[in-house]
Amino acid sequence: MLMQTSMSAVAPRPAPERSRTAPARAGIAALVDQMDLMGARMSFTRNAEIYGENEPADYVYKVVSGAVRTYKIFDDGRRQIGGFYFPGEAFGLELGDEHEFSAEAIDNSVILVVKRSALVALADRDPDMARKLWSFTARELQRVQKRMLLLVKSAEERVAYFLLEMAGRLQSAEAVDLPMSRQDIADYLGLTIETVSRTLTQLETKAAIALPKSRHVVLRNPKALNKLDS
Amino acid sequence: MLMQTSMSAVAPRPAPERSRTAPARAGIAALVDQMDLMGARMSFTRNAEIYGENEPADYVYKVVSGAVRTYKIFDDGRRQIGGFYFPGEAFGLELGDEHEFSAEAIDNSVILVVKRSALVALADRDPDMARKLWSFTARELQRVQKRMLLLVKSAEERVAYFLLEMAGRLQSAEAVDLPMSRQDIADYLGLTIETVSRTLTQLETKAAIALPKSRHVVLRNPKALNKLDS
DNA sequence: CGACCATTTGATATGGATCAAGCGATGTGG
DNA sequence: CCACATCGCTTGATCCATATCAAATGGTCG
Repeated sequence: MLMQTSMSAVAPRPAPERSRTAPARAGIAALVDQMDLMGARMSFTRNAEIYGENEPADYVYKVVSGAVRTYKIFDDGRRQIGGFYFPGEAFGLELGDEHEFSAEAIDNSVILVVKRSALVALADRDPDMARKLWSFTARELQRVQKRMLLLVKSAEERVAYFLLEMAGRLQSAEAVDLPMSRQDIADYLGLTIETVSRTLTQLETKAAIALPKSRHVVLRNPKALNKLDS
Repeated sequence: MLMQTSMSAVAPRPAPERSRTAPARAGIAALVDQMDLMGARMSFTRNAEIYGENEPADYVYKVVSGAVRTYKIFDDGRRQIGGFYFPGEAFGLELGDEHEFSAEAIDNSVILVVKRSALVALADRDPDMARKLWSFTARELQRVQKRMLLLVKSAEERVAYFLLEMAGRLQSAEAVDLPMSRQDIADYLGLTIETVSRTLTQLETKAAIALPKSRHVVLRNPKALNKLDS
């Protein structure tokens, strides 16, 4: 069953509140603005499951506040994070009938939920909506491709890339407040927490970043980070 | 300019030849069958460039015969392969205006070429075509996600997965004739040629495969390979 | 037959994993 | 309000899988 175990409160009434999203990043906003018109809000507490791998993919989700991770657990117990999702971003849209990953709230989060069938039906009548669905998947593909390229690089490059990606997506140029743990970062980048931690202190030593608190990263020299990325 | 440097012969006349593709793997066939109706054929010699990274993505391609690799070269000279494409499979469809990867013929190949604008225009009138474009990208996403998961596993697991993937896509259950070099495989899996070679001999020792010729792999014990994958 | 290129095999080096403490912040019960 | 338990993070020591460097072998084509 969908999310009955872990959700903590529901407000099934739509309550529009449109036009809040910046005109920038038009692509993502496109699908997601449409969703505002049709969705129901739900709240999830920290670490609550939003959906599980192989569950029917009947809904599409948008983060209103908080943060979300998708992930897979391997036989050997290791976990790989599929992606992080932040306010304004959508997740959980599948072409097939089942979710490919599980999804959890990283923090207490408010999530907008829309029936996938509603979007797909709309796409049959409206070429613009059809293009939005395609765009969403294409963007997801780009992100995963970029990360695939990353997974063959050094730990330092991976962590530098991660910080820049987060800074970009959390729209914070100077400093980032990371909502996720070191373990989450490690499982995202295919490293161990020890290596992530060591690499961060290493970047601090190089004066590329500062770490006043473990989850508050000041980007002291973004250019140096960028060069590591390439 | 598009492919004028390296193509060796052109046959711009469509020449339909439909309904050759098996009814299986309907998803891929869908977009690709449509393409048969509209495309022009071109021939590429071994290692010829089909398109380059950042070139305008005005065309979509389908392999008629031969094999194709897409790839990126990093600053440090290393190469990562984005994907391999075999007869009946399409590649090069982008949402944005530029190709994200370069594409080369692995072998002498015949490629069907279709204007992207034709497909996109068709999608505006035909929801079915719109869904095909989306499906194509969604399938590509699934493949890359699977490979992303792979890149954090051991060399043995990666090579085992590779062999099974190739066996599946080249529709050969018993044995595979690999069109690509060890270097191609290495750059696909994020390994070195030495590690790929060693891992193959290791699998041979374990009696999981046989290697009568370096590019002809007999899958002696697919279950053992599968267990490695997971 | 000889040259060249792809592949295998061998010896060594190394980046990141693993194993193991220590430390600092946060929260809880007395 | 403080002592202590817990959890997340950092740091240290060692190990190991894969990279790197180097050479031998095999296969292909002129």
